[in-house]
Amino acid sequence: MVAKLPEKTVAAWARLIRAEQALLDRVEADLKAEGLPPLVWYDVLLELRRSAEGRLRHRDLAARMLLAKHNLSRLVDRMAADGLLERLPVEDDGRGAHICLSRKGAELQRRMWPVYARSIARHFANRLDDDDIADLTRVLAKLA
Amino acid sequence: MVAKLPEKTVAAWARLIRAEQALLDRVEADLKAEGLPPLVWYDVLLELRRSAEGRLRHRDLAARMLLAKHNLSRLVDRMAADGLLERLPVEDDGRGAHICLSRKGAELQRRMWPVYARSIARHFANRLDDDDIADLTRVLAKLA
DNA sequence: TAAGATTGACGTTTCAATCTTG
DNA sequence: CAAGATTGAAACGTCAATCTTA
Repeated sequence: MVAKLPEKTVAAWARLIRAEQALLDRVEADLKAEGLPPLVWYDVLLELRRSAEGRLRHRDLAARMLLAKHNLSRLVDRMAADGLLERLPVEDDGRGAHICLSRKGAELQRRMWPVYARSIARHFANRLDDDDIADLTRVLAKLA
Repeated sequence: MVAKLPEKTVAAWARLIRAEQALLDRVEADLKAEGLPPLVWYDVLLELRRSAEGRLRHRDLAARMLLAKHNLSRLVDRMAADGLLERLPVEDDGRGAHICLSRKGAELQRRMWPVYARSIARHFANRLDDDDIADLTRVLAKLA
């Protein structure tokens, strides 16, 4: 059986993909223009910062990230090599690893946020009013 | 100056990114489960199929794609190696290349669509009503 | 000189295989 | 055996440099 999709639905789908790709591209470009690392690095730093003790287990970090990466180990490697993170063993689970935010990592997060926020404002928030935000939120919630 | 973004706006932004990532992941997974190539291949095949003569110049193809890739040459290489496309010189512009859909490429597009459509239905269309689609379309249009 | 496209070098992602502990 | 995480090999994407023609 071939699904019969209304033209409008397919158009909305295409628009969603295209819009989101464009948004991400613009934000990445803004970060790069300021000499900052990519968005996925911010994603890691922010989730660690938000967490109770500035650290998360590998799997928990993966679950919270906006841009879920299939293989976090490599990303963590690079960020650790830059001194932004540290890996520590988990006390009562010898398999696990805690990813810990370093002082330098926290500082980078603070430095990135204004640029990221300005970018969200310019490409997203400034183009929408409160009703738009409400509608968008409602619709996206149904897709979760 | 630090942009002051309302909490709701940031939440909507995060939701948008997360929802779209999840949607793409699910669709890719559905394609793969049927032994089909990734979505970006479909993107190429569809745009060629839609075009007047089953062919487009490199730059025109790039402009129409949903998942705009920075370097199409490599992608076209792989698809051509699979016999799905052919490259032909452009008559009156020695610089250009026409990317031409082969019979095999057209056949793959036809084979992929039902799977893709079912995937869009399952993860997107079936969860939304007409008002949702209309609202989403309206909001996304403002971001273009 | 600029536009259209390809290439080389490099970095990143992905998948499956692996290793270790529960 | 399952869960958590890392690793090797290969596929893929990216950027800058290049080549060719307008």
